[in-house]
Amino acid sequence: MKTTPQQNTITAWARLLRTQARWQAEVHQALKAADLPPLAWYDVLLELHRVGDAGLRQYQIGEQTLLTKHNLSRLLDRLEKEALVTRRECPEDGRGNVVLITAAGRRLLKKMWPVYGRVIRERLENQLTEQEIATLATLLGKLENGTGA
Amino acid sequence: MKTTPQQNTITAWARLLRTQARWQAEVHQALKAADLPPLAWYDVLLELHRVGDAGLRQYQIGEQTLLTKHNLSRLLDRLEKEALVTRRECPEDGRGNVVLITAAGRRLLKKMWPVYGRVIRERLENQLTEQEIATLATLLGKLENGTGA
DNA sequence: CCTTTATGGTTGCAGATGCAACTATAAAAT
DNA sequence: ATTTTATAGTTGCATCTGCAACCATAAAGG
Repeated sequence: MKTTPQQNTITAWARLLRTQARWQAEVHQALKAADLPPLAWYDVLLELHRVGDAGLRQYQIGEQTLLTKHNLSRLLDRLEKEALVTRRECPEDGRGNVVLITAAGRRLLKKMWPVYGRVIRERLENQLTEQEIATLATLLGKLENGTGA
Repeated sequence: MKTTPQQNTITAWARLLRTQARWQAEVHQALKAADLPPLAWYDVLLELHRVGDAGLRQYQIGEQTLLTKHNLSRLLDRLEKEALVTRRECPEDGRGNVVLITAAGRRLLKKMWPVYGRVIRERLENQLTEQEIATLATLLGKLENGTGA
């Protein structure tokens, strides 16, 4: 049994990690320069925005954003303190709660998006052709799910 | 002026972030399950291993690994405490120091690699063909450098 | 030279993260 | 119905990260 990955595989892996690290740093820097909160806030708010008035259970947000539950719990504390989301008791499940985005949360999303989107365009659209981006999206799509195969 | 990225771009972006987050989590989990230190240790030790006896200045390690200097400073404290690296005074620059990997550091690298490599193979080689991996590596290569264009 | 400015690195403190333990409710088992 | 087990979420503690302030040396400017 082969025990080590091909060279090409290692290169692809390393580049993906590196690219993402750099992107993330750049987004954070851009957001901070614009006096806006970090990316994680955006991710959570965006998920909540997508589902609208239905809201989401915390564990559902966790699945989407890959945040662990304790981490998410405290992130929501901060968001709630800023009145960007509200936690409401869940009628079907006495343990849980339903999280909703507020109008202020939507306003923040709207304020963050141009800054975020600008980095995305600079990093992706300025470096690759449309065709290449499509290919990249397809390949990454194949990698996305968990155990796969 | 167009202000928002294409849909394809957003998809590619989101997938890259997501893929990387999942991979990273999986590697950490695998390492932890094998009672090994986190990925950042590997990254630093690998850079030091590559340059051999020449060693690296801290700021050079920082450039490679994208770690900030204070963060790196303390990571090296931990590595040094475990005798995986040594800091030696720099002859050319009285402020800085040169960091070298020790034999124990090399041993640790060797112990971590199978665990790490296994995840890489599972996530990449099991999901994509060789050709696809090569394409992915090429595309990511174009994205790798900073301001580019 | 002596002063100013930049750079390499460390440290204190605050905020964030991971982990394990805990509470509370729901679902399953007997 | 009562007990067991699993799930949703929170909290305390230790670790880690980011930021700003700091020290030391090097390079630049007068």
